[in-house]
Amino acid sequence: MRRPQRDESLYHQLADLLRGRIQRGEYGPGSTLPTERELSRLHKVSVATVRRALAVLRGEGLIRTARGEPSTVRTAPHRAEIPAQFGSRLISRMPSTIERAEFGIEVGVPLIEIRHAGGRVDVLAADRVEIIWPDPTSA
Amino acid sequence: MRRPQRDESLYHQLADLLRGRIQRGEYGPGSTLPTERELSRLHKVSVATVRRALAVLRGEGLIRTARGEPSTVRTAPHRAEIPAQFGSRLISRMPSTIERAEFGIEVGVPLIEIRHAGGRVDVLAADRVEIIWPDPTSA
DNA sequence: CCGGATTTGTACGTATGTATT
DNA sequence: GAATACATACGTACAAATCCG
Repeated sequence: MRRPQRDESLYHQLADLLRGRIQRGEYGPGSTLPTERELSRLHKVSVATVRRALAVLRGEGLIRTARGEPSTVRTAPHRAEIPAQFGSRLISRMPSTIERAEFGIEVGVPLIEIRHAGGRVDVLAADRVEIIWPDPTSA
Repeated sequence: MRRPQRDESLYHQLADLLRGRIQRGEYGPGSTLPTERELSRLHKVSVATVRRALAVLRGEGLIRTARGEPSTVRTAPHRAEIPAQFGSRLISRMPSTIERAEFGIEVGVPLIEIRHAGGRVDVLAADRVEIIWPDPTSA
């Protein structure tokens, strides 16, 4: 990697580099990244710096890391098309650790809250849905 | 803090504790948290562990941290009510570091992409908007 | 306005734990 | 069981931004 300061931080530089490779498909969906030790050796930064870079990508929902297994590029799950209903309101925010466990949301994935007119609230993992608004005149 | 292992990790325990205090209003919106050194001393964990706990809360959009200033509880910004339009599609995901800079999105805040029927794409910071579907029958 | 003190950010290292292969 | 790989936890040193007298 490059210089210690005055530029961007090392871990951001490394995160940018890896993000680019993922987005260009050089690390395709489902494929494994080099191990932390290998990335450390390849880019001449400490393992701690590699981990910070990976944490950035994990927070962006781009990779998945787990104990004992190499980090992998996340495959975009199929998005269910959810038709919105009249009178409903939608907000999106990051879930807490507890909400992630409760609703089965992965790291780096936002939460979508839909408050319906009747008072019911739907909570959805944002990476599994696409909210659509069908045009009634086309029916 | 409690035990080193076999329970939840120290930094998660500390994050849970601080999140509770924020949600109960003991640390109100805009107020400053104790410094990292203070939290370290108070909870008998290393500063590194405190920093990991704060990183969790930052990722959830609950606090804001910056060099030279104490960490603060984020105040929920006003949400503009955005009326949805027929034929549009909405997804939410985490922005990359680059997108955060480009669209002025803070850390821990998702991005909302609205693809309109005409082809135009709106990109919004999720913490500033609420998407509404007005009931046409009520007009 | 200056300079020191304070506070968070970056970078590295070491040791150990735990899950997977 | 052994080897591999990521996770946790502690520590050190220095940089950079802010705060305050």
